[in-house]
Amino acid sequence: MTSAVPCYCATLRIAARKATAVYDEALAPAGIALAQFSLLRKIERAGREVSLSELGRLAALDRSTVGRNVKVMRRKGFIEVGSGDDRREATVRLAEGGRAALAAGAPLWRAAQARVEAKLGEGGAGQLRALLAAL
Amino acid sequence: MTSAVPCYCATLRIAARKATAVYDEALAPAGIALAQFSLLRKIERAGREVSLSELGRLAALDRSTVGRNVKVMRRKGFIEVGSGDDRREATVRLAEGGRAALAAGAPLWRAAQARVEAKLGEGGAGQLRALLAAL
DNA sequence: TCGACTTGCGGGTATATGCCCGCAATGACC
DNA sequence: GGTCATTGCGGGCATATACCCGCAAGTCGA
Repeated sequence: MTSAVPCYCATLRIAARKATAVYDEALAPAGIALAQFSLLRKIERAGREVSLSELGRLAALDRSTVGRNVKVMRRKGFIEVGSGDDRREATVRLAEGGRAALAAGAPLWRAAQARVEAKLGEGGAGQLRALLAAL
Repeated sequence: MTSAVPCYCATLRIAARKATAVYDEALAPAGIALAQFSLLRKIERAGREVSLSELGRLAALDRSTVGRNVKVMRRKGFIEVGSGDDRREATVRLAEGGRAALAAGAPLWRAAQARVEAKLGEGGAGQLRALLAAL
C-alpha cells in the first residue's frame, strides 16, 4: 500500500504554477507576465547594467535560461543589450518599454501580492518566506 | 525607493526550481525526472486507467500539457495509451517501464523527500504543506 | 610572455507549461 | 429524433527551464 505521502516538490511545483497563474492574470493588462516582470524588477533593483550571469545569480536561473529570456524581452522592447568592459559580457539595462511595463505592472503586482497574502492569512506569509528561504 | 518586498510568486518559483533540481538529481539513477515520476505516481495511485483530463485534474496541470507529457512518457515506455468507452477519451496506464521506474525511484524519492524535510526542520514540513494547500 | 585555468556566452537538445482553435463524440432538451 | 451545448483531444504558438559543448576573452603563475 502506497500511503498518500505528499511530495514536497510536487506540491511546490503546483503552488508555483497556481501562483504564477494568479500573477500572470493580474499583470495581463500591463502586457507582461510574471516571469519577465520579475526579471525586470531584478534589473531595476540592480540600479545598473548587469551581465547575463549576474542576472542569473540574482534570479536563481541557469545562465542559458537567462540568455533566452533576455532575447525575448529584448524583442519586446523591455530591455536593451550591450556589452561591458569585459568584452565577454553581455549586459542588459531597462529600455523604455521595460520601464513602462514596470510602472504599469507595479499596482497590479501589488494587488496579486495582496490577494495571495490574504489567502495565506495572518503570519502565514512570513512563515512561508522563512520556510522557502530554508530551501 | 523600491523597498525589497519579496514577491511570493517569484519566491515560490525559485523554491520549486531548486526542489526540482534536488529530486531530479536524486532520481537520476532511476532514469526519470521528478515531473514524470510525479505523473506516474498519480496514475499508480488512481489504480485504474485514467483519461488525460482526469490526470490533468489530479496533477493540477493543463490538459494540453498532460497530452504532451504523456507523449514523451509513452515514447520512453513508461505508460501505454488506449481509449475508454467514451471514444473521445484517451486513457493511460502504467507500462512495464513505468512500474520499473516507480520501483527504482521510490527509495531515491524518499531520500530526497527526507533531505528536504531535514532542511525544513521540525514542524516546518507540516507548516509548508498547510500553507501551500491554502493557495 | 606564454600556456593553463576560469569565466561568460551562444546554440543545440529536450522538457515542461499554458492558451487558443477546431474537430469529434456525448448529452440534454425539446 | 434532431439541434445545441458540453466535454475530450490534438496541434499550433509562445515561453520557461536546464544541461552540455564549444568558442572567445580574461587571469594568473612560472
